[in-house]
Parts: sequence; C-alpha cells; structure tokens
Amino acid sequence: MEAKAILQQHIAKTISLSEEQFAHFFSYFKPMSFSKGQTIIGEGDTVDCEYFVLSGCLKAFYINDEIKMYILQFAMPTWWTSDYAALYNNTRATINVDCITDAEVLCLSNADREKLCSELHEAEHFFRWRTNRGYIASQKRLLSFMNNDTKKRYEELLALYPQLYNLVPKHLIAAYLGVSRETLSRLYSAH
Amino acid sequence: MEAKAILQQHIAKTISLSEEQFAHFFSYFKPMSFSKGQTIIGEGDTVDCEYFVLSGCLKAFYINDEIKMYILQFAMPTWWTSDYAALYNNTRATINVDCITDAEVLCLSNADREKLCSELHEAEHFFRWRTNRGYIASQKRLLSFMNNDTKKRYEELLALYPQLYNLVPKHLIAAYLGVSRETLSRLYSAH
DNA sequence: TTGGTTACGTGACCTACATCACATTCGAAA
DNA sequence: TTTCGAATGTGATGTAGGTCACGTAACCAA
Repeated sequence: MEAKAILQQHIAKTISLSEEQFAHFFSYFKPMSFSKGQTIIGEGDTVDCEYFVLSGCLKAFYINDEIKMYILQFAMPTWWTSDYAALYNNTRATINVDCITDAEVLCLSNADREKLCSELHEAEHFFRWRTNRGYIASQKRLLSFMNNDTKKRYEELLALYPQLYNLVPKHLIAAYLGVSRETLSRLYSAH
Repeated sequence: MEAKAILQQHIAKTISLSEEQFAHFFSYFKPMSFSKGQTIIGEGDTVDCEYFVLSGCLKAFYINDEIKMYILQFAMPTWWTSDYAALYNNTRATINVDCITDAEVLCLSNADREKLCSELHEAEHFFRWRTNRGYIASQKRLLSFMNNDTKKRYEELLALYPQLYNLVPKHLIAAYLGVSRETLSRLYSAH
C-alpha cells in the first residue's frame, strides 16, 4: 500500500475528511527512507519533525551516562514518534530515534502540524486524540512498571507487540523492560 | 480568587478567548466541594467527568490486590485529573481519585468537553496542549523510573512539588515513588 | 481524659536483579 | 569458506529494596 493510503486509513479511524481535505492534510507530509541502524534524531540535535512510520521499526531511546540505554517506544507501522519534549519546547534532543530495520516514514514538521491544526479543526481533533491515546498508554506503562515484576512486564510486551520477538535483538527488549539483558535471558530459561 | 478567574488565568496560558467565549467555556464546568478523605472516583465506578482542581490536593491512585497502592498523580490547584482511560474508553474505573485535603474542583463531563471542543476550535487546541504536556511529563516520569534510584526520584519529586513534604503523609510519598514506606523512611535517616 | 487508629522509625532477614566474567553461537562481510 | 564482531547463555557474587515484626508518637472521637 502506498504512503497516502496508509495515512488515510490511519486517520479515518478518528476523523472523516473529504478527499480534498485529506489531500491538503497529506501535502504537509514528506516521505523519507532510512536504512537499518541509521539515526533519525540524535542526542543534542534540534528537533523539527515528528515521524509517522509506514514500514519497518524504529526505536526511541534514552542513553544514561553514555552507557545504559532505555527504550521508551518501539515505533511500528502507523505509530508516531519523535522527541516530543524537544519538539514542543523547542529544546535540544535528549531522546534518540533510530532504525532497527530499514524504514519508510512520513515526516511532519512542528510548524506544519500547528499550521494544519489551525487551518483544519478536524486535524486539531485528530492530534488531540492521538496524544490522548499516547498519554493513556504511557500511564498504563508507568503503572505496570510500579506494579509488575519483570516476567509479567515481558509477557505484557509480547502481547502488545507479538511481532517483536522475532524482529528485534533480545537486548533491546531488555532495554524496553528496564532490566539487564542477563536477567531477561534467565527469564527464558526459567521457562 | 474565585473559580472563574482561576480557570480563566489557567487557560489564558495556552489560548486567548474573548470574555464572551470564555463565559461559554466556563458554563460547562460545574463547581463541587469535597472534604478530606472523600472518594471522587472509586474503582468500578462509571466515569463521566474530569476535574480541575481549584484548591486542596487530590490523589489519583491504583490499588493492587487490595493491598498495595501506587499513586499516579498528586493533583494540586490548576491541575486536571480523572481516570482518563475509563473516561475516554467508556469503561469502568480502575483508577481511584480521592481527597488528601478538603478540596474545591470544577467538574467537566466527557460529553461537555467534546461538545465544547467541537463548538470552539480554540478549546480543542487547549485540550490538545494540555494532554501534550501530560504526555511529555508522563514519559519523563517513566524514564526517571527506569533510570534513577529511589533517592534521586525522591529529590525530583520534592523539586516538582515543594509543598508536598508538609502537606501529605510520608507513606503517600512512598506510594508515588513506588517503594515501601520503610525504604522511604530509611532514606531520610541516611542523611 | 482515655482508648483506638494512623503515622512513622528501625532491626532482621530475604529476594530480585545488577554486575562482572567468560563461553558459545550466529550472521554478515571479506 | 573463513573471520570477526554482535548477540546470547550462564555462573558467581554484591546490593537495593521488600517484607515482617515490633515499638513509639501523634491525632482524633467519645
């Protein structure tokens, strides 16, 4: 499926736009391709855009003391990602985004999103709902962190992203769960 | 300061409305008073409203196995709270909200918020930005959870809410940090 | 004032997970 | 095919924080 159709199907779950309106909506998005391992946002960069994933898998992560990596989000097709704190507050990136696999994305700049939102009430509605869902998911993950042990969080993760097990190396799964790769490895063998 | 002025000042940070527009905006909010200890949302309730705090302090929390409590948010004046997952998905509450102190709030129903957002583009803009900020804060807290030990999270919390130390019992602070009250207590004495 | 509940401190002990060290397997590039 | 680095498994050991147990202090309500 081509980029335009993927985005159209995605936003149709929240708002309905005429063909003409959607064409305008889509005109703000810029397609980009990246290959496996490539960095999209690096720590310290200025952040202008957010990214809608068409194919492939990205990760948004934080690196502590140049050593430990924590993954905030795996971004699969139809997911959005960026360093939103940097994007909205116009500060330098503290979050990195890079490609776990080759990936195609649609890129939307901060300025264009705001322009779109002010031009088209439905667009503002769409982005409100998108962020709502992200907020609720984030709260849920926070609770899971406080409440569940590693094993349960691991099972939760696989339920949420079943494809992940075969797609990404295990140490990245550990970095999402917030445990060491050794602990995750021992989780498997313990059955 | 009266309720109307507090809300007006709060939303003026994000959008500008005429007096007439704001009067309409405000007309959807219903003032309510609660006393210390009172439950606003209990687990299993249907959730119709979100709450804007005028005075006092609420907590939004989750109870695991009828035993352990985890606090998602302390809601101070000009903060918003609810069980948003239940509110937006029209499901039963899994999060509780109650009063740490006597409190006055403005109550906005889900239906009225959506009506307001569709009537007034600026309102939609306001709620998009409010949720944005919540999402970013939630991501930040998640990172802090993965990255920092209890002591550092405790210092972070006191920096974010300096009033809290004298306002709420220590076991609630422990429940926000996600540690046992004993561990928090030992943190104090260790310095 | 009194009796009961809630808050808080502190010791003893236990457990999940981190860290370090090393072995093994796998996959891509030469 | 060979080779080298990345990914993964696994043992030994250290530690932050949980849990249980108990004591004291503060705060209401009768």
